Amino acid sequence: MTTDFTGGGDPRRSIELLWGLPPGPRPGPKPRFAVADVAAAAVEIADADGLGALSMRRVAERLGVSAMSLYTYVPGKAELIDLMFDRVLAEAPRDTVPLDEASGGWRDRLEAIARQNFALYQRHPWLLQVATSRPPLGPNVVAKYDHDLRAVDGVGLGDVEMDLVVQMVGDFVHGAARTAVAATQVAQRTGLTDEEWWERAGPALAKVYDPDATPIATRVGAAAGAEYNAAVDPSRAFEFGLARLLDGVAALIERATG
Amino acid sequence: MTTDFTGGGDPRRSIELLWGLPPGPRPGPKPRFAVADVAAAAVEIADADGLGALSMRRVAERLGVSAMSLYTYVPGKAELIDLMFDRVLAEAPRDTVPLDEASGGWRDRLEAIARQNFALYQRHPWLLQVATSRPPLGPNVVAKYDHDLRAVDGVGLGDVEMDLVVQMVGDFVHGAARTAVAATQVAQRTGLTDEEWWERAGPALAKVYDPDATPIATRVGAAAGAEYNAAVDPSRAFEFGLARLLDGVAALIERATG
DNA sequence: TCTTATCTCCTTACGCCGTACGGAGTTCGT
DNA sequence: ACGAACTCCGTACGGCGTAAGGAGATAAGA
Repeated sequence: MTTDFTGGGDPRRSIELLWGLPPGPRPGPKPRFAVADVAAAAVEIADADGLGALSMRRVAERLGVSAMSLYTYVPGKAELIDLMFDRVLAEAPRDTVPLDEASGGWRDRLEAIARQNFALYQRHPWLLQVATSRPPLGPNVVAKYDHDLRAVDGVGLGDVEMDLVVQMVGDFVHGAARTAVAATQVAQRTGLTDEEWWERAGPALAKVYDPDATPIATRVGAAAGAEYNAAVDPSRAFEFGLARLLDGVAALIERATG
Repeated sequence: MTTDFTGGGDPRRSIELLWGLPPGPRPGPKPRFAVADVAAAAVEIADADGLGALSMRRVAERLGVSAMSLYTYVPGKAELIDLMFDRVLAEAPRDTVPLDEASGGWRDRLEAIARQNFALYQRHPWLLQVATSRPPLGPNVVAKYDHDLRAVDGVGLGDVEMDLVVQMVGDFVHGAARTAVAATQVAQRTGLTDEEWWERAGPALAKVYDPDATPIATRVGAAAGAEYNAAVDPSRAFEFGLARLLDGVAALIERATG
């Protein structure tokens, strides 16, 4: 699968679209929709059938217009994906709550952030496939960055360290969500359950696989498979990784606050 | 960008392809290439121009055959990507070295693993776009799993914990590499340097962005931007995250070995 | 040696995709 | 009343993965 990219065109136009200035009175017929309606339709399609099923023609069909009409709302598909991206980020809980800690300590807050993001990826798996070089600087992207940073504000970290911690959590969550979503979707995408897959692949693999060539993989793979009742247990992997990660941050904060 | 998916077809056939049984004498003309040649050509294209530029027609052209001829080597594009995936994993250093630690402690070893993987993603950025639900169980995928596990073997962790640690490192590295690769490619992909981009987007953003609405993002973003001389510093983010992560693992091992 | 099954490789074609181009009809400022 | 600016659409181009089927080569079995 090739990933879809964001933001190819004119940056100024992209920013204006993202922040959605209300259209002044202009010549020509009134537009049938708002730009947000187009983004909403696109999100629905991507949620339901994946980014691979998202096409301009399909979005247009859902809105009841022709494909080319979309180009009066959006310069192209890349910008549409920018809008989708910013749009779904609006779903995140957005406590503008006190700067000094609201509930529990930083650890609870950072953990909550990680869980929110993990859940977001599960609601919109296509987010994982969007390559956000130069993430679309829409209102919700900024708001979410602010929201995430709040978790580690005022706990003794410098501004740059705060940014790095949030990035680290984001990177890990992205990776863990990727595994989790893959595990969820694999059966429906391939039309084969894990069991059916092994039924077919197993005998062939038995012929070529030498357990003694990679003894540790053999041992650990077997132990993990038995424990998970599957090749992976994504939610356990997420919980485990998150706990380690927070321990690492704790060590940093202890060192910083002396 | 839509991601390309691996492994849609018959599992048995996939396994056989991956492990490459030598072809016995059969009726019909001798094949012009080996399956590995096809995979090699595909990897070259993806390395050079990205996964988006990888098409069956293009691979065929590079090999000097027609597009449809490829289908005598490979059932489809998904399986070809499986082969590419397994192929590039062969590049990883593969010390079958002693099970008891070779160089330094587990921390040095695990750090080395992370760096190797980070570098691998940089050599083959398209790996980041391959959605590996049910990773292709080729010889090199297995060997790499074994290799990674060696870093944390015999340090007091249980088998399942070893698997989880390796998964966690993999998830984080994937995420960090994604950011790093995006930052590297963004200029050439969009045709705009960061500076040019800000020149165009900046004025528009200034009109809509309210610094006081998201004060922490404003403050931290400014501090980070000044420190990095850019929006992100991917290699610093990698180093920082990795250090925290290893601290977290250290805490786990201390607890385990009491 | 001849037949036949099976292989490689090819041409053609189908239904998708993003979107360039240009035309028709509508609505505003003047 | 005019003309500019707009929305919407039909058509078309060059790409994609790959289904279908044909031509020629090569092996095993008779």
